[in-house]
Amino acid sequence: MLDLKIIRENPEAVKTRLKRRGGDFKELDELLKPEEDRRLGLQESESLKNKKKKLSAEVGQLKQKGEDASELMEEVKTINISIKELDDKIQTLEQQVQETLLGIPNIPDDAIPDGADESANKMVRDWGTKPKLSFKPKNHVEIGEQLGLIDLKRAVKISGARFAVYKGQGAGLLRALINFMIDVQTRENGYEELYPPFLVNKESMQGTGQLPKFEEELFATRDDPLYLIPTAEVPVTNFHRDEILEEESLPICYAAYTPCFRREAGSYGKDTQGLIRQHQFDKVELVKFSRPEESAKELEALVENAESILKKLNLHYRVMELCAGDLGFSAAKTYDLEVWLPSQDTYREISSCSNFTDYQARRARIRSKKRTGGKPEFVHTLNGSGLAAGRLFVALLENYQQEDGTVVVPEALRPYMHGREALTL
RNA sequence: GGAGAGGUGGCCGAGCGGUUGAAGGCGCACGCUUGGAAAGCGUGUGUAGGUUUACCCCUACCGAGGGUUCGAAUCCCUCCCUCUCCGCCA
Repeated sequence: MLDLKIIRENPEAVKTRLKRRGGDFKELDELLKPEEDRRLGLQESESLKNKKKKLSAEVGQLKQKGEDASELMEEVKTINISIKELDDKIQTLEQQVQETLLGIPNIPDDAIPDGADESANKMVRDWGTKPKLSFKPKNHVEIGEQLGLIDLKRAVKISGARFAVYKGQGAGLLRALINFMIDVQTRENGYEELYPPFLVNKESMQGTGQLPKFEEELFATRDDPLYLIPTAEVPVTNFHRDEILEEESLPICYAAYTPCFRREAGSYGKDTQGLIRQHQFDKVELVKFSRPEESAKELEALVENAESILKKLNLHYRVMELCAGDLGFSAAKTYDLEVWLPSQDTYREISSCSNFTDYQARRARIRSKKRTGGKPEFVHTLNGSGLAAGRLFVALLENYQQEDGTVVVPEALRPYMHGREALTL
């Protein structure tokens, strides 16, 4: 959520910066009039309440003295009618303003590239080299099914399209990846592990920006007001919702493994084969709460923490800085990590690391108080995948496949697989 | 799910329907005191909104939302949460 005061003071400047995302953002103009009316009404209502308070106190005094106060009581009754009317009006206006405000995305960082879509994203760096395969690479579905690591047909039977069953060594590999990632992030990169609920309430979804605008992306439960999380970002960021944090405790860094549930509405026909785009996938998420002045630096560190997994597994990847038009709703700046997939002869997103500045913090009311005093200020929130386990599984199968159909297990992972060196029949 | 108890400021804990944003204590901050520290003494210490150059001032908030009343932390209703006991269950 953007700061209403800033919009009020300079709507055109805000609009200009938002327009880099694409779109006209004329809802900013629609905001101004009701907000103005709301404030005028509020002033009137407050002065009436002040009068009412004083009169009521007088009534009390008169009654104590045993005098007649009926005239004053009548007056207050009349005032109450006006107050009620005004407050009803104010409430309607406020709802209108809030609703509009919740539908406006974050302002892109001024320094990120212009552009309408991913074609304008900028490569920041790359790491490693493409594996030299002396044979035609198979894709992860072929490899996985031949080795009996995954069963997609039976997943369709028990759940439907975009679901997978991992089995045998495949299931073991997936679990190994999750444990490996959590260990690296908690032991080497300074994150504290959190294991949160996978079902959350509406307030949490609103806090991180999934609601109200993206309800169709979420799985909801039928009999309870709960949603399945699309990412651990939701429960972990909301961990500190409605809190005032100690400034010295910042940055707070959490790593959390959770499955993620996404309806993928509107992505029909996209990545329909294999494990790339699933309704359910596993991910280790990194979340940070930072001082505003340090969030830019923290984002760089977060990206490096995510990269460290790929480096340890010796997987070739590149780091992309997203352009304004490709940015997610709540983000001000985002780096994507894209891993090399031999079968597709291309790079695929395996992590997305963003600085949300104060946008989520304002929605979720996460503040920090300076030791030196003064008003609490909104912290900056950041998060990134560290990494998506399903896509990492894909990358491993494809990059480590051998001509004989087996898959070599990278050394860093072997301790997590009882020393196994290869996935075989 | 059933029965009972309870939800007040960073924490503990008072609070006959009338000046209580809320006693008291702890904690914290600053000052005095001290060779230094502790103790002691003094002062201060919630959040949001409005207004303002600023100080001030005003409004709201005692789990949430409604209601009664001239006036509600205090009374009534609904919901949420916590605790205890019973039931059920991994």
